[in-house]
Amino acid sequence: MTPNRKMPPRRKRILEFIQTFIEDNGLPPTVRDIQKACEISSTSVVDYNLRLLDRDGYLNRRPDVARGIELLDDSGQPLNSVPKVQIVGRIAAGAPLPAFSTEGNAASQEFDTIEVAPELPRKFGKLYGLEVQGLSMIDALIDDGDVVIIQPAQQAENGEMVVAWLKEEEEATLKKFYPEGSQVRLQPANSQMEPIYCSTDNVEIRGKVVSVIRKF
Amino acid sequence: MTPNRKMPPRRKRILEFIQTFIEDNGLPPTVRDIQKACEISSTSVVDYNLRLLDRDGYLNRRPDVARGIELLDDSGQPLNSVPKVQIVGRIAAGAPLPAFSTEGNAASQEFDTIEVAPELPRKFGKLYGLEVQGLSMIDALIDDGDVVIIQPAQQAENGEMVVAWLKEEEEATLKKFYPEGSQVRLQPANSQMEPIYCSTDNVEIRGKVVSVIRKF
DNA sequence: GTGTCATAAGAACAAAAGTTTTACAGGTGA
DNA sequence: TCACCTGTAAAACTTTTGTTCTTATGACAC
Repeated sequence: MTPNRKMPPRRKRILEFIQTFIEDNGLPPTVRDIQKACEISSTSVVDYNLRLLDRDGYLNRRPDVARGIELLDDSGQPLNSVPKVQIVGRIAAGAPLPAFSTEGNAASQEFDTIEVAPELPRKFGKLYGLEVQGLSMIDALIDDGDVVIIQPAQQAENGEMVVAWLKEEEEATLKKFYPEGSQVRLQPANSQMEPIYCSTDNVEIRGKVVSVIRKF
Repeated sequence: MTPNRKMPPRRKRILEFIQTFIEDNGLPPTVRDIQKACEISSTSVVDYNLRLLDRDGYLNRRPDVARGIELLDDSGQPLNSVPKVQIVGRIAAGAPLPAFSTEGNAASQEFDTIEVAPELPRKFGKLYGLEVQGLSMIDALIDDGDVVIIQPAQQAENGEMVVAWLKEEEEATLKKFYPEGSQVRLQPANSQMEPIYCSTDNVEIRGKVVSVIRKF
């Protein structure tokens, strides 16, 4: 979705209009809606630009379907359908992390899903969810049953909340990540709790936490 | 959205199909899509039923617009646009609750908004958000900056998480609500913390918490 | 200059999709 | 029985909307 370097201004404007239109109206615009909004003299010009945006992977056009434009995210996934994130497993201190790779193929495996704000897949691309089991994450202010939304990652910036795997302890945990030389400080979200220090070698980042959702 | 008692089965089927179609395809169906899916012999019958559903407040039809069906929730609000919830203010222990009523009219007041899962407005209707300020809610496992999504309510069931206003203390708090005779027990979400007991007279329920969202 | 390519324009065409018109069957109450 | 209402039906009509055809312009290479 993020417009490439040097996308022609007209095409950029079209793309932005489509997104705004969908948000405002709950359905995609017609070619003529775009024509008027972007001050284009002919529908054929809109069609031409849409075809290029389609070719370059910014959107999908269903042929012969009125308002058949579908915006795609960075990884080519549809964007305007209801955003559901797969809950690929549970996380608990001491428990092994569920396999993120698709070892059993998706067809054979039934996943629970959770609906998230459309904003999240739009901003972060492909995501997955983990249900927190027990009170093992309570120092990160995360309760039993909360779902953490994770963006897969192998590295993290200073201060980001990450899914960290402690190799020696064989323990998964959610903490804020602070590299400090050859050591890593893992800081709970709860300021009343003490941080964990361990060697860089012993920590593996599995993903970044982009949101925590608690339902009642 | 919840179909009334005694909604004709055909109309119920149409309504359910529209919702499924939007979720699956990201845009509303045409009259003929509905016709085929619900095995109706004529488009005019679909049109007839859609007009009744419109009249009864289940949906909105934009005249002369292809796929111009818009589903409405229980309170008559649009449902298929990106669900944004207004953050009407901040909540902190000891601070007065923001005015929920529209005293200053909406036009004059700029609200922040937060995107939520489409599921929430669908299930709970009109919602608002409160941003938690400071660590006053930490015993409910809620951090500074978290947003709680609230369904307005004056009463609550046993065990529900509520926004409670303690009159004497002039204090707002998020707790689980347990009426116990003439007393009320307000239990933090964090099992390591102690509950608060106070008299029924001193507690005012302002709303129920339906979700907590934490972003990074 | 000449050819090519990306972009834009105007007009017309064809398919999709909303709307209307007329008709009919079953039930209800005067 | 008759008017009346709800629900269904078939076909035709009109508007909306996707698509195509032809032409034009400026940039660039040869």
